[in-house]
Amino acid sequence: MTVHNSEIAGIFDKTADLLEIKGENVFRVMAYRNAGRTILGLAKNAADMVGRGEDLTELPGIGKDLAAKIEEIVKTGRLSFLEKLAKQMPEGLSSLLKIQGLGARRVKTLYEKLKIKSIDELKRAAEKSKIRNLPGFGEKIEGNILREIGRVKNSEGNFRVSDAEEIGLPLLEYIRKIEGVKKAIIAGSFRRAKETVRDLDILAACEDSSKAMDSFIKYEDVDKVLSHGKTRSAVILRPSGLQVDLRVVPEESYGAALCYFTGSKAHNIVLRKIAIEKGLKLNEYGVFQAAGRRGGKEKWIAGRAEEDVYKQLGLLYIEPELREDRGEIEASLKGRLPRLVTLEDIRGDLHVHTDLTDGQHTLEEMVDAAKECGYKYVGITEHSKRVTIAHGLDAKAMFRRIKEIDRLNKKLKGVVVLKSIEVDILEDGSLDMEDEALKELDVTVCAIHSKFNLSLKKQTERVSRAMDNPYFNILAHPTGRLIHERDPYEVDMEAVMKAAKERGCIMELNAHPYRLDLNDAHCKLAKETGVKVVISTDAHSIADLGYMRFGIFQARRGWIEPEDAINTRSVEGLKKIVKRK
DNA sequence: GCCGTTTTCGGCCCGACTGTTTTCAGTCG
Repeated sequence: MTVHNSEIAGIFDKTADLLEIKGENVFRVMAYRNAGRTILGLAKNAADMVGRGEDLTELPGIGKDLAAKIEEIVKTGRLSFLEKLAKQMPEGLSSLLKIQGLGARRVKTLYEKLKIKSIDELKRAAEKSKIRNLPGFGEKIEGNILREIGRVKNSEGNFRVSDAEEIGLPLLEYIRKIEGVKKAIIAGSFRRAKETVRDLDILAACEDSSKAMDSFIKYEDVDKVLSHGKTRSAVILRPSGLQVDLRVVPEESYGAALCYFTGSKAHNIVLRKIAIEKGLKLNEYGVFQAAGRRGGKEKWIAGRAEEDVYKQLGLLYIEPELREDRGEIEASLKGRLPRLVTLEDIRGDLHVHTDLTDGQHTLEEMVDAAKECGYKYVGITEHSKRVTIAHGLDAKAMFRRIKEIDRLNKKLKGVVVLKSIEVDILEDGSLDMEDEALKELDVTVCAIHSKFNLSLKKQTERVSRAMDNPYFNILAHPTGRLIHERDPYEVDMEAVMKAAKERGCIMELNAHPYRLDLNDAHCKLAKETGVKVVISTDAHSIADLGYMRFGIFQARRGWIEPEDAINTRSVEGLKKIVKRK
């Protein structure tokens, strides 16, 4: 049995929920949530750390008690403390907390007065108007609950970042055009470039906030206004069901508000603690010098720009993608922040399909488009024959394609086409193409497209055996997950990275917004293991080449610097680094 | 439950909005 980090985090989250509903000390509850978050953000498997006898109390927010609980979960797959709790408070109660407007206190009331312990029971009670008479509830809350139940069931309230971008950018433009709005930006988890977001948080600088608010709620796609205040409003958009919050502040507070509204919450909490240590106060309006001992007013000292806020706290500016309280504050204090990779650093895309297999555009069209992106090289990667549905290439067809690319390269200026392939890794770990063909290529991209459900051990062996082939260069979309559609397959990523390191193989960060595979923690693991990554789009059309930005975002969340990625190099540098001895 | 160049006990981030209340608790970010 391997217990995954997400499972440990899930158990801690559920424990926190139940403790909160029970009315336990809020800081104790927070300790469980923090620990869950720490485990989830870990690059390594906590289970392996336990196996190696590493000291878990070294991890932030994990003390003696929680370390012991992690050990119990790793060894038994269960947490007896949670099971004991669940006897007093049914576990299903934690699902009720997902309903916006229901917190611990109200869930407790629902359970104690009406024995409600599931969303279905909640729905039935609300429909019979039984909720409105409970203490602390009313007609409006009952109505909100019914609406929220519909929302949770329909959308899970979770959007891929590319979908959120598509909905959010037109709204941002609309807000920027409202009279009196000086600037506006989408902040929140979107700005931190998380792969999925629950809502959009838009920040605007404006002197007349109520006017901006009135215009905001009149946006044509607004389905429902959730709240409408002087400085803050929230709406639901149609047809997506995406929630958007708008916060308006005066211009001199824009930086502090941006910091506050970008989060993460955990990052903000640490910033505020640092402020307190320095005798300052940090909120969304600025950094303040605390009031003197003889009273007097606190004094505003910074807040116009984010950079000023960090500076006042004695910190180097921290890029939004790093703001997860995963070591970035310590790195900032020590002057060891990474110089994160940017789109401008990228000199080529190494995973591009054409209409010879399942792409939409011709070889020439894709190469032209890559050149338009400013790239110096592009790797053309057709599927191999195992992917029959895409009419994958056999060796003979591969040789024809090689000749075609040679001819094209003679004509091209400023961009080089790299001869490549997306070759299947078969179940036994062999590659779906003869070595005589593979050795003619500049670089190979190797991928699993079948037998996703092998055991962890078998899948891991399959990949590392494939890497034994001297023509194996890049492992494409290493976990095979499709966000919201398909779970990652079981594979020991630490072992795969080690195998890649030993053999000089490279890990792909697939930039397709449905994949984003490697994830952020894997990127960090690659960096720590000393394995290079390549950020590629897996483009099947010209438009898909634009997905590179999502890959860059994910790489930045994984602390990737230009030298950690291979497609930031010149074509000569690239060829040298993929070459195996 | 965690944590400590003021601490091993007593703290633990800060403000807006709603709805149910008569001054504020609950929730959210």
